[in-house]
Amino acid sequence: MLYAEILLPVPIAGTFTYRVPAEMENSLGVGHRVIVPFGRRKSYTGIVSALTPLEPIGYEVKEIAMRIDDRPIVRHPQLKFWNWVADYYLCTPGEVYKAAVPAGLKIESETFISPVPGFEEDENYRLSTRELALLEGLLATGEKRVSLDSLARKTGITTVGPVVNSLLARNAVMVSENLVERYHARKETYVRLSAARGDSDALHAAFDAVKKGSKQESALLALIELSGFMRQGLAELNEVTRTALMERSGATSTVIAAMAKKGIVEVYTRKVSRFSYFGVSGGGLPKLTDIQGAALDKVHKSWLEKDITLLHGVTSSGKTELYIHLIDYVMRRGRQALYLVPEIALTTQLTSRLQRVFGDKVLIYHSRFSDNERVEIWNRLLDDPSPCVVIGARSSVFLPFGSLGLVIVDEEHESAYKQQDPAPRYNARDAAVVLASMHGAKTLLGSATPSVETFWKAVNGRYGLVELLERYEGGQLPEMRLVDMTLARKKGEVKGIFSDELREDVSGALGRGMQSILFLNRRGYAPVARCKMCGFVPKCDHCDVSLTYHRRIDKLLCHYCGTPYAVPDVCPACKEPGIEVLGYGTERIEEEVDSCFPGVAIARLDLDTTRNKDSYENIIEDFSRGKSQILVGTQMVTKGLDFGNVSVVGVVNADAIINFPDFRSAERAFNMIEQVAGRAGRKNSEGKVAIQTYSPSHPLFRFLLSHDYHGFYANEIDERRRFNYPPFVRVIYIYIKHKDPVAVGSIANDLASKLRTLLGNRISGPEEPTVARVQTLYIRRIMLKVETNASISKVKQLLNDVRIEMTNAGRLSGAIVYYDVDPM
DNA sequence: AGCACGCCGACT
DNA sequence: GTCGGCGTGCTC
Repeated sequence: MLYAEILLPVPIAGTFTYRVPAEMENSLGVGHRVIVPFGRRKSYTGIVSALTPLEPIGYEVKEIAMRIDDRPIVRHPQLKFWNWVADYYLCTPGEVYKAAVPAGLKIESETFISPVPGFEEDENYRLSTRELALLEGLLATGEKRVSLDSLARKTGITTVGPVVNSLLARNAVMVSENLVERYHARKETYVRLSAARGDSDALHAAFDAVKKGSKQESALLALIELSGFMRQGLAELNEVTRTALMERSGATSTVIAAMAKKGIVEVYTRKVSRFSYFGVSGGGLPKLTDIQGAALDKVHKSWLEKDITLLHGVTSSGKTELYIHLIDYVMRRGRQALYLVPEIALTTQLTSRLQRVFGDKVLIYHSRFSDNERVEIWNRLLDDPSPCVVIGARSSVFLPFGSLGLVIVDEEHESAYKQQDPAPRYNARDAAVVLASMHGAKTLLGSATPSVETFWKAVNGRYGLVELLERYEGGQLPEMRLVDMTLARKKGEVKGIFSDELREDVSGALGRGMQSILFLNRRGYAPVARCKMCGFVPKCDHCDVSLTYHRRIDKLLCHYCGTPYAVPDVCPACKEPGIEVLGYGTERIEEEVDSCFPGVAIARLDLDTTRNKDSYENIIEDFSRGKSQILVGTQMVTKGLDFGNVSVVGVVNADAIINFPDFRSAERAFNMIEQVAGRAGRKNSEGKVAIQTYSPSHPLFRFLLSHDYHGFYANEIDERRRFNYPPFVRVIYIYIKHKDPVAVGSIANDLASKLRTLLGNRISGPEEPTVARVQTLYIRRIMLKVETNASISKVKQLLNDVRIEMTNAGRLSGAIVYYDVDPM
């Protein structure tokens, strides 16, 4: 007898053991997808993680229901990699599996319910109201079978389970489990002539069958033309899509269907790939400048000694060209490359650059892609071992690479690499380094503002270091200027949120036909509403935050849970009509810029303007083509975008970036301001950056004004050492959430003191996070600092033990506890 | 994560 | 007395 350990997409530690049916014994292997029954009625897609002849004891073993494909969908080091992620980030392998594999590959069962025909109520045994309601709801649909979910929604009965069970017992309904395949290949409809080529009789017959001057006739003519039916020397007919035929001939699909009915044409469908760039051929490599060439050599040299190298290159130093050369290098050696970018947004500009060189060997993988598209990338990597380069957001570290030769992590300092919620809360940059080592691949981390952790490792010889500190073709770094807002205000040189200085910069740029970027890391119109009579501030019902006013929809929005609220006419507290809005968000900046510079085209780039699939691309495209002159935006505008014509960058409110209460705030502020500044004066023109602040003496500005990354780093690493923060320790946050504000405190205190007895002063807190309640749950946070060389498995063991001890004592009742390793 | 069970307050 | 809330425990 053979048994299989099956990994399931559920947050339960460990795997589940199933019996392998005899007929599967020889064909089932590690990495195969299987369908297994789980729980009373569900079925899940699991992954075989091991095979064993040992019969498990203590429970009844279920059998694998089916094997889905005849080859594994998970390749060799992948399961090992998943386990590493689960171990390091303190979550279950099931959670990693869930995040790693596109939903289209995880078939789940759905429960369907159907009425038993001819069922009649027993005289002596009436159905309850709920049973009747459910049965009537079911019959009312008129469907043969209805999914349990949709029935629950229709009838408004929340807990359908027991009702269904009692109806089942009365033989009033039947239930069935159906596997729902979510992946659908794209199908294209084609049309071809029924007549064989050269069969002129058949062709004449076809023309006889259509009326002169009819739509059918023009469709026939168009089909002959498009397919190349009469063309000499064409080995095979062109395939003609129905869409193309309809466009060319003006015929509708009904016309074509009628022709098919007459037997003139045949309509057929075929699965087609979703890769829109299929068949694009590659071009030559970009030319490198001497400086870039030298840096490329240094990277290769560095890799002789260290598998991981940091490329510290200032903004606009031409890192991308270097990356392209390195990708070419590994692909020529028959291996694959992974090019990680922090934001899907960045892929647009990058994709076309890479496609010009690598053609259809460029694959893109990120969350804006439909699940179907992601399944196709996954399958392509499984079935086609030829070299390729994947450009992707963080989840692409989970793709089934066969032979990875190179991982590039661009903008490695970006916090977008860290997944916040749900688990696995992994950092794709660090995971990628591990993945690369499992493949024996090289890693290149690139940034203009490397994270303190990474730079420290480079300085200490753990990573190689290559620096590219000059801009491409002798471009100058932009001139940075502080605008002292306190002073400016005193002199009456501030209107609204803009100092005269910044406004003059922008208007100067407009005069020279140049563009400007204004950066503010707050979306919406105004971040606070308040009653001017009594000072009341409307807050979210579910979260501990003030509401942001959004003018376009004229609503107050909670930025934590998304709940919209109407703007109250009168203050809910004092009943006076005194509600006003305070502060500035991007929406308001846009409005203010508009009134300062009437007639100038302004674009806004933030979460609210980029909801739709292509809106991001459109805004960027318009701005880079000069259709808009001023770009207002949040963080989104800071990220590695390449514009040639921007001469002014305004940091509207630097204080909001600097005053952030955690150990990374200085680093975050330096990176953000330096990155957005880097958008100015790219090609040959010099750029100007104006930073508006009320605290111009803040030490950070000293480094920013001179673009002094090394100075900033030296200062910051001292602070980190002094206060015992990363990279000198590893930080793990322990979160406790509870709907009761009192219970959350006492549970967190209990947990912290238990941990303190075991870990001593490595534990601090619990503390209330800045936003202490989100989505009706109160939050506490305990900080654990462990030595960087400590074994994560020991820490894990310890945390688990304490958790089990507290659970058993009933002390964690109603609480949600989770961990965040290496928080950002 | 689902799902069922079992215990409580709020209505017919 | 039933209905529906949610806390608790289990899933190979």
